[in-house]
Amino acid sequence: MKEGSKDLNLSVIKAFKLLDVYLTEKQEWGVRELAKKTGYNKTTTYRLLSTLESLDIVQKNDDDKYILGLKLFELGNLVPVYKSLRNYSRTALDTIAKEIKETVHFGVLSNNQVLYLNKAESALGLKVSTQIGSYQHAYCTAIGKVLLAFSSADKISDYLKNVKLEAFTSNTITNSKALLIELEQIKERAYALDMEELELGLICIAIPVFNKNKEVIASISVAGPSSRFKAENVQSYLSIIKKGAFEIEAHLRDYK
Amino acid sequence: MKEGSKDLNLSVIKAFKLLDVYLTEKQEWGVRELAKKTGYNKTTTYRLLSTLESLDIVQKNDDDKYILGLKLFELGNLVPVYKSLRNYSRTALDTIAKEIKETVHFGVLSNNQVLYLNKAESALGLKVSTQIGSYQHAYCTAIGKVLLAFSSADKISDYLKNVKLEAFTSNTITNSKALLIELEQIKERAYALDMEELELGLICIAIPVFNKNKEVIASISVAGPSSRFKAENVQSYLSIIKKGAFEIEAHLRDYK
DNA sequence: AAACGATGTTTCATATAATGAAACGATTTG
DNA sequence: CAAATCGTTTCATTATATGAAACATCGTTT
Repeated sequence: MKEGSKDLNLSVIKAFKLLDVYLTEKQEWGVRELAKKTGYNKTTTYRLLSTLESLDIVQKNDDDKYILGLKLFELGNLVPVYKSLRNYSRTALDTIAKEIKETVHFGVLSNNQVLYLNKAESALGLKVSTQIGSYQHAYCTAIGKVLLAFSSADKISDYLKNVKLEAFTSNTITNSKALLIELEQIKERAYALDMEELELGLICIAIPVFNKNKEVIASISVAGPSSRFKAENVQSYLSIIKKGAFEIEAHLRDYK
Repeated sequence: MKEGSKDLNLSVIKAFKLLDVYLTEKQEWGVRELAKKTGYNKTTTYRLLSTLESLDIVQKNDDDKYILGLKLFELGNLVPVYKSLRNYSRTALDTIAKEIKETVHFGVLSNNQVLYLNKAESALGLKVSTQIGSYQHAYCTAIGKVLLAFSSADKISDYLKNVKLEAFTSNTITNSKALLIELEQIKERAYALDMEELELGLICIAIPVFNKNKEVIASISVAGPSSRFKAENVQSYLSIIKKGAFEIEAHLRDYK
């Protein structure tokens, strides 16, 4: 198969398309389920799964379902991209989560989306829970709005050109001009709120993390249910989150 | 290619063998370097890398070297194996690392080796640093000796049958009988020490983590340079590590 | 400045491996 | 108990993967 002028390897593409199915919420898949989901022949699917199993990329459990295997865990941990951001954010996120008692996320803008690099979950049963390594919309999350607000004008206009502002709730900002105004305000006060823009009942507050050149390298957010949120807590939350951000910044002054 | 009675997909195997090269310490590889390392033709290697790049499995940096890419980070974070062990160990490891000021590891026995599931590194410059997702010998590390000590007799004898006890330092236990005696002692006192068995200058202390059926599900270890180690600190270290272990056990009572 | 060595990349003929329909056995469902 | 669904195997056919040769680029050496 050709991409641009390049021939690519179709079998390898098929194997990874099988793995892509695991990006959905379902963790275990049978042979024919995967074949149906991907449109591949069940014999081809079976053979690819056997190959991936022999490589520890997937493993088969007791009822003949395949799950992602330990070799991916090993390779996933070796990915150097954003590694120092992930490593140096860990302790600060835990501290923030413990003090505020809500889930804390740490993320960057990647491919016009928020990429979650790290998190510390709330110890409470009812909490926001996301998947590290996964992507989320930027325009309707506090973490994403912070990352956009501190982006260059070029970057923002590229974003608006390429991303459709769909509504998720009646609070979602879907008008470009309104979003630009919102981003200017966020830049000015140096924090963002998501008051049920992505999901009803979900509140989020986020601030930027800078390197020594005052460039935003990531964002920290705290997210929880609206039932636990009180407007008068915003200032004290900001104070706690900022402490965490300073701690991360201390390690990442030279981060580009 | 046949394995047992199964035909496997050679192209997919080649693609993953390329990725296996990244398990070494070198993080970025050129086309011909990888071809040489794997023994594959440089054209084949080039084509496989292009395919992997199109899938975000690898990415090319500015000087035409390939590094592991974000899709592996995403897939790696979705691996369900040992996920609750990884999630629930995080805070406790950070606390132990902060109090003892040395690197803390959390691991299990997998394929007759220690698999590092989590870690919290010492804040000091001179520290033990390992790679999460990587494997280490069990017979000459504290974490591994704990995991072996609390394994069944069958498991231990299978281990000794299949693993060659090579010496890494003059302190490495290479005699099966001596190792068995050592494991009995570890089981009795419920902790292990590695006094420069794996590497000169490296000291390690580890304890087991149990589920509610008193089965060992993981081990926690603290590792540091011998220059910072004092025998009189063992008891206070154990006390701190045990607190962390109890915290983890509280979440994992039902872990099988 | 030219030659050399090393790199990544492209082309195209050939051989190999990937593919998938048909069939099978086992298990689950109605 | 029959039907439906699953994972798995076989083997003929076809499509794709392969790799040698060649090219362009860049850095190094003379």
